[in-house]
Amino acid sequence: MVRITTDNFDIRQICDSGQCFRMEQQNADTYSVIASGRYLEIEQNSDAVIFSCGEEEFEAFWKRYFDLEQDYGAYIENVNPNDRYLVNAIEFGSGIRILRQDLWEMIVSFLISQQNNIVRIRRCIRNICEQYGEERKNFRGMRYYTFPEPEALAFLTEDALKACNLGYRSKYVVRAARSIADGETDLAGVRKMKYKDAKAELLKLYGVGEKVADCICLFGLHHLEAFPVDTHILQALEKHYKRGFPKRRYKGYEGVMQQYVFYWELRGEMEIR
DNA sequence: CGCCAGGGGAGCT
DNA sequence: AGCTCCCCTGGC
Repeated sequence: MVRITTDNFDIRQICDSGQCFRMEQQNADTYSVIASGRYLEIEQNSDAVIFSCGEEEFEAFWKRYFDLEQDYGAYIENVNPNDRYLVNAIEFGSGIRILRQDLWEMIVSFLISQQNNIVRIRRCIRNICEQYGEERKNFRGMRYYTFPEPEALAFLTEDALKACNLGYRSKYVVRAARSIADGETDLAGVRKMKYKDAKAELLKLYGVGEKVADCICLFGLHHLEAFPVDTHILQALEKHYKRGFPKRRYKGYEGVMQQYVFYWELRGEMEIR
């Protein structure tokens, strides 16, 4: 187990911010997550966080996964104090982090996300993992499933994925898997690209549009300048930023600000009321 | 049963 | 850039 104390880290907020579909609440203060074949439990009491892994695995993987090397306080301090909306949004979601998730998993996750709600997205991903992922046992002896590689999905029919509740998005996922398995799309190459090039490459995938490409860039490539605009963000922009979001001020980490706004729009107003 | 929205996208003009 | 139509479930 690894114990740390940290600012600007709230596992509940991270879980609820809708960037990761394989994190779930176990108990009042405990969450679990599956990433890159690993299983982890996280327990948090205010600024004290306990990770179920050993020191070695924490340093080698989870520390980076949760972006703990980055000081989010620096992002927050630079917020325009006159921007009351953003100040409020950040106050509400100050423990959010942009996770460093797997590129392929993000491609599939956000292909599925279109015209879909978070509960169902989670179920779709779970179905895919249980059907086509690898079964493993966690430290409690309970089984969990890894996210299948592109090769594992490339041979599937659309109907096979429809059985996983993907609906019409099945063909997007199958085509993406084939494109990658065939070598038509080179993920290793995409990982080396700058934001704009990576986004352009992702847009070539059938079913990937502006919003989905930006989500993949933000969560799967950690391009913090990606600023995904979905219906919630669009509404917020129309309401609070009629002259456009001040991307200049937050240049290079617009995506972090986007997450604060998104989380506020998704969870904030409801919770306050 | 019908209706419609849920973190869009493709294919037009 | 803007418009229309499209895809599939789940909730009402």
